[in-house]
Amino acid sequence: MPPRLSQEVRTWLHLHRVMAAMNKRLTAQLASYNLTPAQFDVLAQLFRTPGLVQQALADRLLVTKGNIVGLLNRMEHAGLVTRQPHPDDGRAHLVSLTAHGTTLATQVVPEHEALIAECMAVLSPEDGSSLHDLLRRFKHALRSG
Amino acid sequence: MPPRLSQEVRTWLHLHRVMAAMNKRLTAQLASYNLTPAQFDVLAQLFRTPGLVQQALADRLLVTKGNIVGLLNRMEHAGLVTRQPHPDDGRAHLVSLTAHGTTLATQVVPEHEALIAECMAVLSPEDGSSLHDLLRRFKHALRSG
DNA sequence: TAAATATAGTTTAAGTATATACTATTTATT
DNA sequence: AATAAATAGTATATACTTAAACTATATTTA
Repeated sequence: MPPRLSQEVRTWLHLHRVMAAMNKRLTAQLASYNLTPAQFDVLAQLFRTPGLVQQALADRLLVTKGNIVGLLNRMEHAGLVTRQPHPDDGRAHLVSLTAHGTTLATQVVPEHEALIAECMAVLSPEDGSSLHDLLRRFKHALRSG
Repeated sequence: MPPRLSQEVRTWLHLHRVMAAMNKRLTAQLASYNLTPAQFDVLAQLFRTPGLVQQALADRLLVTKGNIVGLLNRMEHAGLVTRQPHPDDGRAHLVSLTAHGTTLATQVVPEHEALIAECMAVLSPEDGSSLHDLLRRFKHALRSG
């Protein structure tokens, strides 16, 4: 008989299950636009903060710059983004959405956010606020500790 | 100027950051045992519930059976698990930990759980309990809705 | 029983992700 | 200014992950 898991481990497992359940729905929604979750993240980030360099994009998405390379190659090939030489730094490339990428983002970003809100709405407004505050404090505490 | 993100989206982003921060620490700990997070999940699952068939392993870890194949190939090669023919079902394989796998699990599973508890301890006990309950209810509600 | 259906495991193709080493350029030191 | 150190992007090797098609075995059903 395996011993009962601690509350901490069960919290960690709940976190995984919640993420998995939401990611499943969000991924299905994005697939109808031929977007993967990783590509959506790039699209949404460039939509909110245009004109980023690849390293800045990597930092904001919590991935490595090497990861960004392949992602942008595929998105460039799909006509969603372009790379332009940085005017002041010969090493860097400015990444921008194409017209097609912007049009797509205008449609898919709000739908994505709406689906997130719909998932969160299974909790009462009070529980939703409590969860938000707890996770925000948790995140900050992890960053310090 | 991008509009301020909704509370729901910010909650979702907090969830990602918390997972990322914890996964970073947990991954580093596992790396000192030459284990990837995915391989640890298999190891811990077989440690807690021995004698699973590959599909059952996939179900419990929320991954596809195809994923399990390559994972077990690598872990078999590393001497951590073995596959035996199922006595009653000619299609299936029972997966078991080797002696080496069991020894490793005995050491690494408690350390892993301790690190999870240590991360959670940045929250007060009351906040930890609140988070546990909220996530548990969230998980159940997502499953129904 | 024979045929249809379902299931367990494998393979393949595509995408995601990291660490590491490498090139080119920029910034800091001396 | 010349050198050293740091940084941006790329390439490579390895691993993880899925969806889909496939093989072999079990189960259902007609």
